[in-house]
Amino acid sequence: MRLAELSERSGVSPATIKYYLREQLLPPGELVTTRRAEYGEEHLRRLRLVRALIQIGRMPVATAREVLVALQGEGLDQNSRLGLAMGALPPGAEPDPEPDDPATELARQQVAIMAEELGWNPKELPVAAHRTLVAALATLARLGYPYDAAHLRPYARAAVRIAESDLDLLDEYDTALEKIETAVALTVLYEPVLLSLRRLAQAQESHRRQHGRLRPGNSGEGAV
Amino acid sequence: MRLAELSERSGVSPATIKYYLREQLLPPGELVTTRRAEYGEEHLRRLRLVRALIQIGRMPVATAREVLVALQGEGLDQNSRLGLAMGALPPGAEPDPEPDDPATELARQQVAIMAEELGWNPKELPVAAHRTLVAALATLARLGYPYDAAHLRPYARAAVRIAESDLDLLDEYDTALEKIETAVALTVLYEPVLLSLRRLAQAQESHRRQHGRLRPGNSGEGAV
DNA sequence: TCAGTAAGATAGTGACGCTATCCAATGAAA
DNA sequence: TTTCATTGGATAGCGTCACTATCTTACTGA
Repeated sequence: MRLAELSERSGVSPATIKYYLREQLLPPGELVTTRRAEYGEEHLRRLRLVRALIQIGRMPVATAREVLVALQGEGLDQNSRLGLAMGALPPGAEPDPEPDDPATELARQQVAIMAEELGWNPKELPVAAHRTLVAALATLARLGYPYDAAHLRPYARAAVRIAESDLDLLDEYDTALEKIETAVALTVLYEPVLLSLRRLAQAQESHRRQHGRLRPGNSGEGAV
Repeated sequence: MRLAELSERSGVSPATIKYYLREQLLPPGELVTTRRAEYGEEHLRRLRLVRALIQIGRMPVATAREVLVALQGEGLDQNSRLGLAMGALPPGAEPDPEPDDPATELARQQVAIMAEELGWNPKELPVAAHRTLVAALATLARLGYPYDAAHLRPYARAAVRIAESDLDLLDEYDTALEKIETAVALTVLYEPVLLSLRRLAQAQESHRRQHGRLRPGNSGEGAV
């Protein structure tokens, strides 16, 4: 496959593909001659992943490169590479990292309490996500929205459900080599899905509460 | 309060505050003389909201302005304004709107099926979130990750739980006038919290499945 | 009175994702 | 064999956007 065909099949302009090649988001095509390169299906797959990371995941190009490097994983086993790649994914927006203030310290404590309650092993928690969570909670507190571990609990429970679905979903794609790419892609691609669903559900719930309607097809309040 | 004090108390640089005033993200201070303006607590609150929208929510300035305008709500009742403001919030990243292709049509159908299952009233669904959801699912399909309403179900259920928590949380802040601002702020500020929690839960669940460990305090597999 | 400071206007900066242009090598058609 | 559009690759430029630096003018307070 030539660059032009890669462009057509992916819907990405040739100029942009060249840019990605330059930025090493795509491995170079196999050079047939000095001025002719051949691209394969794996380039197409990779290109789609790159677009997902950048367009859907709003990830800076440099970060996307880190994720992709982790994906290659230089002589690591599959699980390590998966962990590495997932760890490189930036979870949501991070405000400029504040120095350790009281708000941050409090956030760390509440997260620890929550993790304890859920039986989460602190050693198995990805540091990037943990850091983001603490930062987000600290921001919350600084803006005057107090919270504690109890507030977090329902969200954490929902997150557990979601993670179970994520891994169930992943089990459907067990082509080994592609599995890690798929994990990364699905994690990123389902984010807007999740957030949209939350908005829709908020609207429904808001209507429901205003009009005192019973929730249909649901077997009770917080029987988590 | 002078601009300088507003800057100190918010941690936002005077230049940036001036920029926000120019962009009408902040209402102008009360002009004491031609060259002296006075700012109040509501400016501080508003400024913090703006920072949350822009920094945490990664919202473009223009979009933030729309949200804020909806917030003011020109002679509408509280619920209408809340709906308007929430509707103006962009839920996640939207890829450039594709023309109606098969993928989009399929997505619309599956969302309709899901909404039906959940007993959601289509008329009460915010259009922006719905559009984003459909677009995200269409992208998913285009990238080669098939899905159907059944795949969506657990995510939608989780979203319902989350929305319930959101509204419970909101009930704690019933200062009427501030309520809408709070709703907007919490919706945006909890997004990184949610996404981080998902990552943490994914890591835990992944470990759990690899090591055949039992999930603590949970009553079974995918009893969806 | 007069230095210092404040508000407002305007132009500039830096980062970033992408694009337009140029060049030399290539390879299919004539 | 000759021709010429096409390709890959290098370089420089563009457009957007959030923010910032500077300048002007008016006011304050010692």
